[in-house]
Amino acid sequence: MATVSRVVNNNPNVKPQTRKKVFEAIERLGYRPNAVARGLASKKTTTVGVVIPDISNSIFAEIARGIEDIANMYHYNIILCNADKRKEKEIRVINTLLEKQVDGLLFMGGTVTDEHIQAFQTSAVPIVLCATRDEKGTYPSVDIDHETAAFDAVNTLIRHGHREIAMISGTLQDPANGYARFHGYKKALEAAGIEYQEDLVRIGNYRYESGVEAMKYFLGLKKKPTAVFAATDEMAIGAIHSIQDEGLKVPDDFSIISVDNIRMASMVRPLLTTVAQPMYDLGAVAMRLLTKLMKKETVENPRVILPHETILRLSVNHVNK
Amino acid sequence: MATVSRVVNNNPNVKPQTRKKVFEAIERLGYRPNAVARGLASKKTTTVGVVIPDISNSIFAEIARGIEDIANMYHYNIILCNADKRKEKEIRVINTLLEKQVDGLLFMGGTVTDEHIQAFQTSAVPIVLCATRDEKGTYPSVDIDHETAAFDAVNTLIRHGHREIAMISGTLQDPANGYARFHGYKKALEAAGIEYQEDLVRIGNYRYESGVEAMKYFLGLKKKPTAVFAATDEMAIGAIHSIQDEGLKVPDDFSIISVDNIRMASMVRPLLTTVAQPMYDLGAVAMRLLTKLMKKETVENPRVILPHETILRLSVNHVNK
DNA sequence: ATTTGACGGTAACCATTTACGATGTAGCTC
DNA sequence: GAGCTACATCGTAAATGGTTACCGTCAAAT
Repeated sequence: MATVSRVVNNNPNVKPQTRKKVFEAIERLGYRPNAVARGLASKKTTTVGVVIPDISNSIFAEIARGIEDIANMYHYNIILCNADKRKEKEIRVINTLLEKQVDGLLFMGGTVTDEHIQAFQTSAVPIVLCATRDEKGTYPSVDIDHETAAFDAVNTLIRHGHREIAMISGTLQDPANGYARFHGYKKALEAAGIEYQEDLVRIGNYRYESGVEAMKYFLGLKKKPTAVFAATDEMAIGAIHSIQDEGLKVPDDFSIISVDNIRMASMVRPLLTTVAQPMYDLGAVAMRLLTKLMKKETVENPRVILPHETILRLSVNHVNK
Repeated sequence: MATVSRVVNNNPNVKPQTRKKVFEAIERLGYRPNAVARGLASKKTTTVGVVIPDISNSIFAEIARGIEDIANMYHYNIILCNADKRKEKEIRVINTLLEKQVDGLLFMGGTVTDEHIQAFQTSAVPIVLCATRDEKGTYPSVDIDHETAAFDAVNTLIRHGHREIAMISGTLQDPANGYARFHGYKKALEAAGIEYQEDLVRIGNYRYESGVEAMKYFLGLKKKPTAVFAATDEMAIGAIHSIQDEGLKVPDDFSIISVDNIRMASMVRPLLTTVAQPMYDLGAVAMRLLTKLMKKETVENPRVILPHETILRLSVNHVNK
């Protein structure tokens, strides 16, 4: 038994000849090692749990792909759980993942509340936050600087001469895509000495339709904006179509910019100018960080902020005088 | 020990009073059941393996969501493995999934070769094919009828008076999205007495860019088609933009139709007419089928074909005389 | 002859489930 | 009321399929 275990696990203390014999027996008997038994004995499962808001959302799907690729590279498997940003469901899946003795946990998406922290604290294995972070900064995380990303987006509008800049925001309860991006918008206005106007901000739900709706509202204003900043690409694309459906043009009549750079941003007309967040890398770096933690390697900086980059395409123009 | 096991597993043979005492002890000690040990003893892991071509592809992401929802409903977890339609990688992950003692296996995407069958045959647990099937029809599967879907698509073009119909196909090596859809195209032409012309067919790779390229080719033809059928929505959208970039219009100058109905199909201008495949349902039904198989319930029809539906939107028009 | 290191076997251990048996209690019969 | 049966409850121990610490054996080197 022990010898078989050794050859299966590539332990060097086996004579090549007996190793060969074992392999032959394995072949002959169709033996397949039982990873569950192995997990029980070795206290390692080579699987990590990932809780994701919604795999059918292309942003998270892209992040997940990054996670999976790196996990694969280090011979880990992934248990994937959708939690829809519902706190109670998130806590539940964290617990079942921990019951399953995952070697590590990747938590993506939603707000990290005290209840989350409590659940995390019961964990004997490392946890990293991906595309989110906890307020206190006690847990390792990989994210972008949403506020600065939004700031940069609005700022490129300003540099193109715009001063009447509307925003299609997410809900302000959401710390990352919502609050932080909205705050970046305000800061950019402030830095340029532009007064903040409440009726130039609409709250959407990140989806296309809400972008369409918000833009309709702006089009109905007496004092229309000349540019709009959307918190997500999807809402930006909705806004573009809203404008086009009225017979107006982007960027001639309105400039549009947003944050994300989903694949679709380069599959619309005009090509969408946007601040790219490195989605694949968010996942990949988070997973890489987790592998280090699982191997108990010391990591220099456990709270990484990945750089964003504004991609100038065709939906932003200099303002018409 | 046995009593604890009984209360944890909701076995009725425990006095309510001792049950309560056990719960108190669990609470006090912060006990968390170990699913790995449970899996070893019970020979059940309540997890199913799913091998997927690419989770960052929106079609598969949507299917995966259906799978996960139903799995969740039946208290299964999902181990997700990307395999990129690479045979060798698919075989590998099938084996590691089986080593992990999954209770069932969901195989999506790529072609099912003899080697796949061989790997499947070593499995002691049920396997269902999702969005693909094996030639011999020996394994349970859930899919749509790609050929008829394509036939219907081309036929609505024909019913709108088109007779010069081009196709942007996938590779003919791919049995479902490639060969079957191409064959549906040919059949529809044949049924309408339209001669098949080789230079009206281009092979793409399912992606946007290849749709753009293929359409450029058609636009360069002396005898241009009046309509084009794309094997996937993404290529269709590429074609639309290719047309619009030349200053021409859809559907005035060209009608466009395709198969899939991804979310993006209703996020372009003009709204894309397409034959919808029920992606979420493909996953959900496949997973439901798998749960039945895992519970050893008898299932009436283990090879299900889900209906498709052509969604008339704005990219198809009657041909200009 | 002794030491050393490579090799391989023994058995404890991992945290559960489950078959089986022990115990106790209630109800019934006589 | 004794004795018996039946059942509910709970504990014991085997089983699950590996890993690994530890020890013994053997051949080669000293």
